[in-house]
Order: sequence, then structure tokens, then C-alpha cells
Amino acid sequence: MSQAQSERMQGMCESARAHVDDLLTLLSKSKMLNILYVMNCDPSPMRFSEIKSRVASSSTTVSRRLGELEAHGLVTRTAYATVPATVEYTLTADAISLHPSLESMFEWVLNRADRFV
Amino acid sequence: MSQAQSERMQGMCESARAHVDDLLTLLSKSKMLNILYVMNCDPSPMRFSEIKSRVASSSTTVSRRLGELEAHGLVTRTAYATVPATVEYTLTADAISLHPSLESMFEWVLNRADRFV
DNA sequence: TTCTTTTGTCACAATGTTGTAACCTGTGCC
DNA sequence: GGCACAGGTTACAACATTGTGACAAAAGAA
Repeated sequence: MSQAQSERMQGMCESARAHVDDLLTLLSKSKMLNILYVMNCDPSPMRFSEIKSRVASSSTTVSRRLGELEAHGLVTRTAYATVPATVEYTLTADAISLHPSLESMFEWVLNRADRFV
Repeated sequence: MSQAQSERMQGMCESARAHVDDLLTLLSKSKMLNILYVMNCDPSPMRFSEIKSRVASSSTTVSRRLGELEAHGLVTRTAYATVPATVEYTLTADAISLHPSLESMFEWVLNRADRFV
């Protein structure tokens, strides 16, 4: 962590700190990193059922997480009037800009996981 | 997320997947990113009370998190027989190698927090 | 002797989070 | 009509996590 970042944190008003906390809390929720990971793996829009199966979680949790991501402007939800219903989720530019961090974080995770097999 | 990473994930044995899950679960625990952040901000060994005050959490939670980090080989705990007791926590090389990812993730968080003030 | 300090631990009640099972919508098919 | 399908929502019970407040160790100071 840079000294510059640290100072930036120090100089933040209370409202900004609250937003930092809010974002960290969001990212810390269960399956959140997993969801961002699978959506980043494949840049094309992804359907609900596919996300659900890739992160191996219940509809309820996946739905909650996607709702939270949408509320934070990190994913866009598009519903198509097909039969049966089709819904696609896409990462916004903001979420995509997190890609390099996520990629290197997952690289670290995968390397560690390899070593401990 | 790279295609290579995705394939690497696909090809993993069940044990490795479990380790990936374990690490993501660890990183997703409350205050965990905060703790890694403050310890990365300042590379020198950090005392319990300082970590606690910087992340603004209870002794119980900070103690639990540090214990989990130590169990995963991400921090080293050194106790000195002073009066009163002094304990220092240091990030291991492994944890330090996560620094670039964390730094860019926090950069993203800070930028977003700024925009939403 | 009692107070102080740091660094915790412990039990527990309150709070938060999860998955399950049931249900819903809309429509094409039999 | 009745069923199927995708994509959810809802209530709720089970489970997990949190902070609080009490306590502890160790030894020097008052």
C-alpha cells in the first residue's frame, strides 16, 4: 500500500470514509469475489443460471449479490421478453476497471492454492 | 480475468479448488481487507493495539482475524517479555506479495469513494 | 498491597446471513 | 387445462458472527 494512499485515507472526510467502508463491505460479502471472477473470466453478458451454477450457490444468495452489485452500479441487468424469460448481467465499465486488481489477486490465490495441494 | 486463469481453474483437482475457496473465504471475512491494508500501509511490525485502533474493531474480532492470518501463514506473531506485554505482527513474504493487488484494489475503492462523496 | 498496562480469552446474548421449500409470472406446447 | 421453463421472491428456521463485559497474566510503580 502506498504512502500516498495512506495519506489520502487520512485526509478523507467522514462521508468518503463511509463510502470506502461500504465498498469493502460489499466486496467482502460471500460469493462476491467469486461472482466478479466468473463474470470477468468471460466478458460477454452472462445469464442468471450460468452465474449461479459457476459460483455454486443458492438462487437466493446469487440474486441478493447481483442486486447489490446493480445497486452499486457494478452490473447492468437486462431482461428479454423471451419464453421462458432470459436475463443477462453485464459488468459496467467501473467493474471492468477493477479487472487488473482482481486478476492479480486471483493469480496470487491460485499460486497459493497450488502450493498447498 | 485471463483465459489462462480460467483454464487453470477448470483443470484443478478438487483439493486445489477447496484451497481456492478457503482463501477467498478468508479474504472475505469482516475487517480482513482492512487489516491487510493497514499492515501494508506501514511495512514495519505493528502492535495489536495499533492494528485494532486503525481498523476500528473489537479486540475479539481483531484477535480472531490475526489468528486466522497466522494460521494461513500470512502474518507472524512475535511476543516480547516486556511489562506490560508487547506483541508485534508482521506480514510474511507471501502476504507482501499480495501487495500490488491490494494496492490497485484500494486505488479503485478510493477513486470510487471520491466520486460518490 | 493494590493499581496499571498490554494483549488477549471466554461466555453469551444480539444480530446477521444462509439455504430450503413454497410460490409466482408469462407463455408456448400438448 | 396442465405442465414446463427461466428467473426470480418470500418466509422462516438453522446457523454463523459480532460486540460486550468480565476476567487473566505478569511485574513494576505507588
